[in-house]
Amino acid sequence: MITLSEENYLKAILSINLNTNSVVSTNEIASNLNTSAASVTEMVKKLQDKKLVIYEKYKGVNLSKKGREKAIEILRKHRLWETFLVKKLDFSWAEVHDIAEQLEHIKSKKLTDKLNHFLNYPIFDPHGEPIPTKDGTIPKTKRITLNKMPLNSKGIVMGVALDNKEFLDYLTKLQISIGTKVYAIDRISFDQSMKIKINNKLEHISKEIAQNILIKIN
Amino acid sequence: MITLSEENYLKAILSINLNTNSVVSTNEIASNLNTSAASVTEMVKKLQDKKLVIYEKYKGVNLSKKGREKAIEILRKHRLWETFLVKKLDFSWAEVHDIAEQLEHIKSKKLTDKLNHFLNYPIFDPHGEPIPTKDGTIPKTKRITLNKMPLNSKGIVMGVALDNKEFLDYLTKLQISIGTKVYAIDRISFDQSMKIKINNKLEHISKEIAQNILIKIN
DNA sequence: GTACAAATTTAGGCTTGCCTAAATTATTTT
DNA sequence: AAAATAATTTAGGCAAGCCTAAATTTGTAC
Ligand SMILES: [Mn+2]
Ligand SMILES: [Mn+2]
Ligand SMILES: [Mn+2]
Ligand SMILES: [Mn+2]
Repeated sequence: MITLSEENYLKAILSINLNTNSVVSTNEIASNLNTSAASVTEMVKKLQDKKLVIYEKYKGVNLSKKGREKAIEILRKHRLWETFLVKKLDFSWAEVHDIAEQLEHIKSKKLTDKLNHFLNYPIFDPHGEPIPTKDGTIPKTKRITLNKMPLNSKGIVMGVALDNKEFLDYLTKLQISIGTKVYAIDRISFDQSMKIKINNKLEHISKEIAQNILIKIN
Repeated sequence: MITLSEENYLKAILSINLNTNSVVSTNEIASNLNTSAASVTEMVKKLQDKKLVIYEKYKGVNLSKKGREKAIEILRKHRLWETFLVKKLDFSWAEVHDIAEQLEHIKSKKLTDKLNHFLNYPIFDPHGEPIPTKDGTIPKTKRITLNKMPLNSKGIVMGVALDNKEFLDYLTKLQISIGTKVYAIDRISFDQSMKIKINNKLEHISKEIAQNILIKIN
């Protein structure tokens, strides 16, 4: 049996590992889960006993095959439920994360499969993130962050790298959503903020915002 | 904040109270939740501190107004989710209880409301049980159990009094479901078993089965 | 290579929920 | 109305997850 807490640790480790592509440190997990490093050390030892992670004292943690499978399963459920909430229940993309944080822990393989079928086998979640497939692969996407767009080039918003309500509400206010066409006009060298054109309107966005918008360039 | 465990206790107390219409004993709760009487006493004290129950030592427990509201909210979610699973995801009525036991704890008023809307404001769950309304009332139903049907009378199956997989699978095998017409042919006085006619077939069912089938008579 | 700083682990403690066994109170039986 | 039995509560303990403070290890600077 794998507890809710253990599931959250596995998910955090996966998420950090997908970003850094390297071994995961105690501190990174602690900050991701808003908990103390001491608690992480404790839990990581338990996960090791259960063969869910590979852990070397003072060196860091990696998911085992079994642990990775479990983590991806949770990520899959999270993104399927988010898709359900937006597509079927008419929630906005900014509202669904916290609810999906709860729903991702519902245990029933059959439920996950039926939900997937009901949603017509979606490939991306409402934030443009790829939904892991049943066999545990995460579809690769090649996208760049808006702050890396060449000037005077155009692109299409494919997703966001941050599932945070304030951020998403702000994008909505700017009328930025998935599929929106973007033209990169200028990058201010002082603060790396960017001037862009969206729906024929000129906007000025901070580096922090630009870093979290994922773009496909033609 | 109300914990998952507390929610399960409140739900158990409500469920017993709806059946017996009287004060609820420690032992009844313990057997309903498959836990020890000592644990129940402990928890009941905590619930009292939180003003969720009214409790008198050695006498028994009753839900407070606030506790009843909470319990009904959970029951509402349970039955809405069961309805979702059967109506939208195509689960059988025998499969949904355990999943709904998990889903009923998801915290989001908005989700409950949107689910209700998505399901088109259902009145009964897949087992024929009334779904509490948003304002916390449980629609009254007047039904008798099949074992109390007068002989040579006819009725319609409106629901079941037991949400147990084996029981429901057996009913399905007998081709008994909600809406099925039933004729009461005979009652064997020795064991109170009954001979009934369903879909033009004669069946013989035990008292225990008959007691858990809810009938509307004309 | 030693000294200092940062990261990590260990120690000791707390809360929640659970348990069994013993004590107490309530209910039946005679 | 005792005595016996049943129901309930109290006592004492345990595991899971969390915390802070102290100790240890590792990495960096000189
Ligand atoms: Mn999310
Ligand atoms: Mn998402
Ligand atoms: Mn049920
Ligand atoms: Mn039901």
